Amino acid sequence: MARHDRTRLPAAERRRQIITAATRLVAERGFWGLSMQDVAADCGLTVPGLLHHVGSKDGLLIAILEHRDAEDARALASLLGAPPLGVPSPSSSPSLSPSLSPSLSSPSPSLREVCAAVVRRNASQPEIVRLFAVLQAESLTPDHPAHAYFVARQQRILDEITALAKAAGGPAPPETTARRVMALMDGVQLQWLRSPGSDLIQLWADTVGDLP
Amino acid sequence: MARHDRTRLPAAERRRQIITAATRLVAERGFWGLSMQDVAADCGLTVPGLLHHVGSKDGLLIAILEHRDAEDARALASLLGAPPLGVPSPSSSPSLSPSLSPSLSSPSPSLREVCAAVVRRNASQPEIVRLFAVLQAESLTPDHPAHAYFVARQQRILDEITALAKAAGGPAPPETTARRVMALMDGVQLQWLRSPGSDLIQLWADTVGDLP
DNA sequence: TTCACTACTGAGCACTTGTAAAGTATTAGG
DNA sequence: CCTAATACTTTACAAGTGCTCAGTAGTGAA
Repeated sequence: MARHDRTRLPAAERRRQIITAATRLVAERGFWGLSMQDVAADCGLTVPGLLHHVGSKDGLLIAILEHRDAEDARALASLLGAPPLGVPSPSSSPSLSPSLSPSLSSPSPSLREVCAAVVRRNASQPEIVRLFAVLQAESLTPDHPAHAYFVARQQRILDEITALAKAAGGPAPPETTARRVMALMDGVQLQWLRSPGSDLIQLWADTVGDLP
Repeated sequence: MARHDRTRLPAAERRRQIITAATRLVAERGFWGLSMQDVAADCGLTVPGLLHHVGSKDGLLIAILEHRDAEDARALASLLGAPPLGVPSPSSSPSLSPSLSPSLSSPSPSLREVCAAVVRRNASQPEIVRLFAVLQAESLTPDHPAHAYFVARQQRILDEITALAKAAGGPAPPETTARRVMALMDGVQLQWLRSPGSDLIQLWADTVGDLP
């Protein structure tokens, strides 16, 4: 792989490019199926060139997930900061962790609204949703480099939805509602990703039924 | 890999052993992450020895899925044949395809009963559930050898649940109920697989709420 | 006992994997 | 212009990939 059209990029920019490419590839093949060579080729550099930026294959995965977390936090900010119409955070991946109740005076959005917003956002980025779907399943085994990450993530999301459900108040206990919402979300997204023509927003609206 | 304790097995038996081992490994690493060498080692033979039985890596995957289909059909038979307490078919994998209405005189079980039975069975075989969870996500990309299989499977399951829902009758349209049930099932199973101590049966009972 | 059959091995192919070491070319700051 | 930092390449490696081919050893039937 001789590169003579050497385009030298500043580290930050190259890193962003790498993460974008790697995200797409991991979504397609999973982490075990990911090859550094493919990522490098996609970025127009050699494999050691790639390793110069991410250190190792595990390092690359960590970079991807950290980038996602940052993106989610950003998206959350605009979700909570703006009136309930801002761009929300990814679904199978919403990091609603930052303080929820001490909001900036705007009335905290309802569970239904948050879900709708998350769904709306995810509908626009199937690649990311697929990334999380694949990684989430792959990381079920404890020796996967992202195992701990996804265990923590599941707990975090459940806690977040539980808080929302508690605020909303409903017949079922909030923890139960949380489990149900999360399960529905993940399940519907899988169905969506597998039927090419389908519309996630419509699918969710149909399926969700009576949320509190 | 010198094998001097050559234990020669009849083809059927060896094949069964291979499929069992491969099932476990695919559940752990996915299909992309599966190595023929690992499977061979697990069975106490060499890689060409393994290939003698399954032909190729893709052939191995096909064998796994076909074996699962057969198992599911068998389980379905006893589910429908016996009073609603027989051993049912796997959840993320229930092949309820054979004629459902022309049953053998026994009253066809309700949707709720079928779900409960499926859940009961899956609770006893987390390895299988994980296999399907991993493969289902991995095969989202169209060039995965099991892609078509899982597309067809999703449609089949949706149709089957729809039929059950139609019989049960409820407020929502049967197709919607089907999507919801399938999504819930897949989602709850993911949660279950990720929390080591949890009990799937309990989890399902809590989460499912008001099925028709 | 012989013979066809078949489960299986050993060696090896052409290739890809992730990673290390060392060097080169480009850029930024003084 | 010079120098330090750094983005990147070349080369290499040891191991692993799925798979083929040619052979060997055990088995059941004639």
